[in-house]
Amino acid sequence: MIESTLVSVDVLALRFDPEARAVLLGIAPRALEPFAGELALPGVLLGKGERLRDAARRAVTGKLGVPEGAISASGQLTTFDEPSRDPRGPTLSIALWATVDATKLTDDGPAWTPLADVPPLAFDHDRIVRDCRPILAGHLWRDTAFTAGLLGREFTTAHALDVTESLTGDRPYPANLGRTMERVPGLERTTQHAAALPKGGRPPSVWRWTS
Amino acid sequence: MIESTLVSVDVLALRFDPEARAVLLGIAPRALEPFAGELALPGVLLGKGERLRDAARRAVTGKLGVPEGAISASGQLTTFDEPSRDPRGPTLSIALWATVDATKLTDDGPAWTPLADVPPLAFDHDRIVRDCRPILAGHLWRDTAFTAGLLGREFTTAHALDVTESLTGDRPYPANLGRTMERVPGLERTTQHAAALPKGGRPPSVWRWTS
DNA sequence: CCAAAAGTGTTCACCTTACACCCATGC
DNA sequence: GCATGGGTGTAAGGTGAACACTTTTGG
Repeated sequence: MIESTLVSVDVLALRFDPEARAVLLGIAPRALEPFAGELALPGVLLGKGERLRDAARRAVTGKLGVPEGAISASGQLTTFDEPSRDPRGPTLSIALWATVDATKLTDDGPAWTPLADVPPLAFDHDRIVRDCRPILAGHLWRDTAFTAGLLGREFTTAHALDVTESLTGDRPYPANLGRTMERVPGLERTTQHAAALPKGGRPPSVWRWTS
Repeated sequence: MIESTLVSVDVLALRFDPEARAVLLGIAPRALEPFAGELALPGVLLGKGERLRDAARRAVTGKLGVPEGAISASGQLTTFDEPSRDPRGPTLSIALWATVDATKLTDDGPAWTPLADVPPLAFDHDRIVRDCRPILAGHLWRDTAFTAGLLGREFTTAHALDVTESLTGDRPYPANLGRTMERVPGLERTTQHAAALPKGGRPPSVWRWTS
C-alpha cells in the first residue's frame, strides 16, 4: 500500500480595516521549527475526517488567536503540491480564504499586514499569497459570502473603494463602482449616508445586504 | 499528533471524438470493493511526495488502460471534502482534468461516455462531474493547455463547435466562434480547408497553434 | 470660499449575440 | 438543383472605462 501524503490547510485570513483603509492579511510568527520565529500564514494539518472549513477555523483561532465567532466566512482557493515545499517532507497545502469580523477581535491580536504589502513569509507562503491574490480579486462582487464577509452587513461606498483597491491593485471610479454594486444580487443602496471622512468630502452612500 | 486524512486524486479524463462529434469522459468499472463493478472516475490514492499530475497520470493509465504517451495535458479542478464520500472512511478527493490524445489510444479501451450524458457513477462522482463541468467550460479558449489538449495541434471549426457544445451545453454560431478563436493568443486560422462532412456542407477552416 | 470625495450624466470603445446572406461541398 | 453547414457582413444590445460636472461635507 502507498503511504499517504500529509495535508495541511493554509489560510489567507482577511479583514478590512476602515482606519487603515485597506484589506489586512493575518500572519503570525511560527512557534516551532522549521522557520521558528518567522512569519507565516496560519496553517494546520488536516485531521482525519476533518472538513477543510473546520481546519481553516482551527488554524485561524489557534495560530492567530482570533476568537471563533469572529470568522465570518471561508472558502477554497487552490492546492499547492511541490514536494519540497516543507523541509520536513512532502506536504500538500490546500489554501483557503477566511474573512474575519474586525469588530469581534480582541486587542492582543496577531500581526495584520496590508494584503498589498506582505513581508517575506516562511515556506512557500509568498508564492501562495501571490498566486491567490487574483483569485480573491475574482471573488469580489461575484461571491456574496466572501464580499459580505469582508465588508460586513452594511458598508459605505468608500469602504468598497478601499477593498477593491486592496484586492485588485487599482482604485475604480466611485461612479462606476456604484453601478457595479447596483447589479450585485442581494445588495442595495440605502437612502442613508455615512459621516464624511475627517478631511471632508461628500458623505458616501450606505449599502446593505437584503438577506 | 493528528492522524492524517487520505487523499485521492479523481480524474476527469477527456477526449474529443470527431466521429461522435462530442467530448467523451473516460470511466471504468471498479475492480475492488466498495462499489465493485460499478462505473467510476479513474482515481488513485496520492502517494507520499507524489505530484498531483503524476497521480492523475497513474490513474488514467492504470484504471483506464490509456497508454502513458496519450495523455496530452492535465490540471487542477477542485477539492471535495465530505467525510462520508467514501464508505471506507474519510478521504479527500482532489479532482483534476486530463486530456487524452485519441490517435494514440489502443482499441481495447475503457468506456468512454459523452460528457453531456454520463451514467450514474460510484461514490460522489456524479457530483464531481456535475460541479466540474462549468469549470471545464470556463477553461475552453482561456487555458491553452486544456484547449490544445482536447482539440489537438490542428483542428477545424466544426471540431471547435462540437467541443464547445459538449462543454457548455449549447452550440455557438460558427461565425461568432470563429471570431472568438481569432482572438485566442497562439491560435491562427490557416488558409487550408478540411474535407467536408459526409453530408456535404462547406469545408471548415483549419486552425493551428503557433507554438 | 476652498479642498476633498462621492454621485450623476454622458460618451466611446468593445464585446456579445443574433441573423440575413453568401459560398462550397455531397448527392 | 437541393440540402447541409461553415464563412462574411452587419446591426442591436450590453458592459466597462473614462471624464466633465454637480453635490455635500470639513475647515
